Amino acid sequence: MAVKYSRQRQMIYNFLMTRKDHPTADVVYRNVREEFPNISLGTVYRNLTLLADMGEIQRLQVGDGVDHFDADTSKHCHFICSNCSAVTDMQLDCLEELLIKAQQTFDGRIDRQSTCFYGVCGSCLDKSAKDME
Amino acid sequence: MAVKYSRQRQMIYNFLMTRKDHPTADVVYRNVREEFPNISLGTVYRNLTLLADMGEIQRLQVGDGVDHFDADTSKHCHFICSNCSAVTDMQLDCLEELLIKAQQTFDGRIDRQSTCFYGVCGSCLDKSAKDME
DNA sequence: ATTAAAAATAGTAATGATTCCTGATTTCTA
DNA sequence: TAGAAATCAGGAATCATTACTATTTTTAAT
Repeated sequence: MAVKYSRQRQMIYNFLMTRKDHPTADVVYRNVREEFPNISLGTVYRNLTLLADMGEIQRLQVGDGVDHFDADTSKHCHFICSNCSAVTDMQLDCLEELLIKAQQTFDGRIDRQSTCFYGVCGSCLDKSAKDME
Repeated sequence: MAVKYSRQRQMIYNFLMTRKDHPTADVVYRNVREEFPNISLGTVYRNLTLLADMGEIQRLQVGDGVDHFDADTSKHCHFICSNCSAVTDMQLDCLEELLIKAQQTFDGRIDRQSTCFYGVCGSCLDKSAKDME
């Protein structure tokens, strides 16, 4: 089961590289379909899964019941706005430290870590402040 | 829409209190049904959601596509074994600190935080070591 | 205790994200 | 350039969860 090139996969990956908003499979599908009108949703799912397994992209499960995908594979965490549902990146320099601390008091092997923050994002706070006026 | 007592909800909550393994709705259903043979799965879901909304229990989304439920509502994080899928508690004293650090460089309001560690748990490591012999 | 409105239930249908299946097409090695 | 292997499109199937509805429970006021 060697991986062969496919135009569809290339397109999916290219699209994901242009986005910083962690789109879902369905969003990828709808966008890629504009240039590739008869790509199927199954193909999008299969390739996103394949790319994630190869470590080319990251699959995010932020707790909204839908998978999100991220071309940025570096270690970082995410913020999910309870109001607008946007998923944004958060850089925290102490993630590595957290992993080390966790490993110290745990007798299994820790491979990776995932942290999400939940709340209301800046722009939603601004909007609701404006509505108050 | 005042909340009224129900035997079913009481049972679901009681069951959840006896467990530390973060069962799914289906596991709750199968267990509660032993004493309450014709409770319906919908009732289990509705009450788990209600209890979570009231803050009596915690709903966990650890990234396996299924919701888990926890009667322990204190701030703690979780470890998910990639081998046996068990979800276990992890106590980390620096979670509060992490939240404060995150808030410092973020312009929205952070309400809560969720951290999961992934890897192979102690007992699965032991088992695979034994299989090697 | 009785009653009646409000809430909850059981059972089932519907939804929505994701995976699986199949025959046709594409990729790539020899 | 041929043929094996991988991938595809399209659609069906799956699985967790939610929605719907007629019936039963709860509870507060009589």
